[in-house]
Amino acid sequence: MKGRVIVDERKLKILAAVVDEYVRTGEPVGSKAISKLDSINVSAATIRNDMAALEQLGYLEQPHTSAGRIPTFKGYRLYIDELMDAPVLTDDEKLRLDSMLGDKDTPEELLVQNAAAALTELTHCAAVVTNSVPRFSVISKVEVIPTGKRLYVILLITSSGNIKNKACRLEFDLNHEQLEFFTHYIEENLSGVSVDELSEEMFDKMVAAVSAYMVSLSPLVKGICELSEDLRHQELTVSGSEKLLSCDELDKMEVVRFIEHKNGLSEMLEDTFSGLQVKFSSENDTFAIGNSSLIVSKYRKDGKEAGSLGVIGPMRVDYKKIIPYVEYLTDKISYLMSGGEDDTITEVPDTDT
Amino acid sequence: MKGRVIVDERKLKILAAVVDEYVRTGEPVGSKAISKLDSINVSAATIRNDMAALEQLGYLEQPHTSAGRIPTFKGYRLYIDELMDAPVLTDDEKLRLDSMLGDKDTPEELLVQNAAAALTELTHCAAVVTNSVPRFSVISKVEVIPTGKRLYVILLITSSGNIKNKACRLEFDLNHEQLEFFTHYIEENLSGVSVDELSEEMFDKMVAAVSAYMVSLSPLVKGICELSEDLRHQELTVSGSEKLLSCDELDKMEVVRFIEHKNGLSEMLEDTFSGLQVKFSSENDTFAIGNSSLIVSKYRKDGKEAGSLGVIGPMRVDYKKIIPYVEYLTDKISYLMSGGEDDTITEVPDTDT
DNA sequence: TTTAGCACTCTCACTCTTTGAGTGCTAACT
DNA sequence: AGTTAGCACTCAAAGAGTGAGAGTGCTAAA
Repeated sequence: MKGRVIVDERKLKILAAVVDEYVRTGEPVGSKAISKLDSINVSAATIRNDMAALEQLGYLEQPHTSAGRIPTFKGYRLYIDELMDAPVLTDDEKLRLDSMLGDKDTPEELLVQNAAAALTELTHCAAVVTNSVPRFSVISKVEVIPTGKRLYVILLITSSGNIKNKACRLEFDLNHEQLEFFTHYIEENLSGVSVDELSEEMFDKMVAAVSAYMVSLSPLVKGICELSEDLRHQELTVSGSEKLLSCDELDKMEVVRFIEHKNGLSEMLEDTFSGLQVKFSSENDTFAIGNSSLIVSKYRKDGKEAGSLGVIGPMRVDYKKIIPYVEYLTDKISYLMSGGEDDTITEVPDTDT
Repeated sequence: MKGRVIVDERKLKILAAVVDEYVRTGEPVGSKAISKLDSINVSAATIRNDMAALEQLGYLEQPHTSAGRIPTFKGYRLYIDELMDAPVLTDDEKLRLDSMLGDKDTPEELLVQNAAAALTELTHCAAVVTNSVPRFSVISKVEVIPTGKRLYVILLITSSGNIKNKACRLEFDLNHEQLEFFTHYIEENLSGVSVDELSEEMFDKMVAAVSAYMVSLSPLVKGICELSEDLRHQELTVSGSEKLLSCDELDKMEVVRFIEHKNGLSEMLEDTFSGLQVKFSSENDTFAIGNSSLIVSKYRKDGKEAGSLGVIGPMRVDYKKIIPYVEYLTDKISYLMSGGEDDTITEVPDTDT
């Protein structure tokens, strides 16, 4: 306790240097290595003192006494939020990403798939994509189509273009009038309702109302209810998860469990606000893989959130490289999905120079 | 080269014993272990000689000189095809499987799901199920539903209950008459056509015919074409694939890649004839996981092939146990799906004693 | 043809040692 | 005060040596 530990300018510089070095080499970094860097010109001994202070503050840790230091998640957090110099993609890189992504004519689904593939290739990490049904999309059409004796297909379509179907068997056949009544009733009650508003209780009420007219209609309502649940459930795809197995800083068993169940991922993605975010498993105990980080951003369609795109990797990952990638890709996807009119980025399309 | 190597009765017995022991213990098995078995009563030295011969013939191999022998895939092949004594399920086992499977009232889809779940649980391997669209199923309905300006949803339904949909954007809106014409034309040309008969050329012709009436209809035909391709593509579900990750004889990377892409599986399943089959990845280089084996059989509905059910595991797997399971389950599924009238098994349903 | 015996091989687990990187502390220096 | 050089210390990783154990191939006898 000799003198309070202060995070002066130099200590921060050293922290940043440690993170950079550790990310680069993967080895714990010692005072000597730091002292050799151009950006720092104090002796190793001084750095040792500062590093000890940074360790006491919880930004660094030692795997064992005679090893160098590695950043803690707290250290990474500070680095990412404050210390890291904002990097800019070169035009070459942008062109490369553009070519991997596709253009205006690429179907939206393929667009995000391509983005995920690009990310796994460029970062050697797993990519995660959610194709979330926008909260604001509404039911635009419900159809019930007879397809056989007592067999019906329910079709549910949203304003954002999602289509779900489901076969449904009834106890009796419906005559034209009954079918008419039902579809009319459903259209009246559901069309224009936002996906977010759909709830169990709502369907319970509808079952009651419909049953009053004809009991055997209730399976249809239940079918629609199930479809709407499907709809609310955001689709989540992880690609390139095999990359995680070759990261030795991740626990293989945990990775395996994650690949199986995607534990905690959707939770982690859910409470994401619109900008780019970096989250560490250590800060969020629902996520299954220890020592991992998630770099994620949302893409928009016509200005509204339409899904997320991100990278899952070990905490030791090249943030300087990955963050611009994710940012650029989500911006570009937003741009392409909106037919080239996303307000947040106006300068992206021109890749002259 | 002193004397030709002959596969006499005893050598086969020894091979079988080696396989059994290896499957049981997972360790390379030596001459001494074999000589101790009741079924074999010659000395270890004799067994050593025979094992050397079996190795020369390619049925066994040594991980290293001072270790015991393990079967090669050729050894397993011989074992499974010729040596293994046909085991019979006990009534207890049958009852257990029956209870896991379901009964006549269980929906078909659930039936195969249950079977897969039962297999993963009992064998600790992954289970694979194909819910193949039966070759003989026919298009029962095609609908085109307008859902927005220039936006249509195509719905394709088969006699076996498969439903596919797809959104389709046209250059112009269709009026009632045009839509009528189109659906009528399609229904006329497709309904009743078996899934197997659908072909590119057929759709090419239809595009031509439809275009003569109205050029901008062709995207719809193309959409239907794509849907029908989807349809022909058998649905393939692998469940319990996480089990494969805990098999240390399998390469984790290969397993993960397989889980993501199911490489080579459908090819491997496709050239399957009706009885139970065991295939090794070593005999089929399209399949992604080395040292694995696939034990698969087809189930039938009303006497016609309706899908496959099987187990994917390491080559070292308890064939004596798994084969009867798969056989019993496929037979039982066939029986249940056919309403208790599949000719190939008449005695299954009675589980008295 | 089978068996017993024996020398040989090779892996695995264990221990001991060395090496080298990196530290913390102290004392001198600015 | 803060910074630096020097030094003793710690610890993991890598290598070398050892002994046990399992299993083999070969030879010679039954």
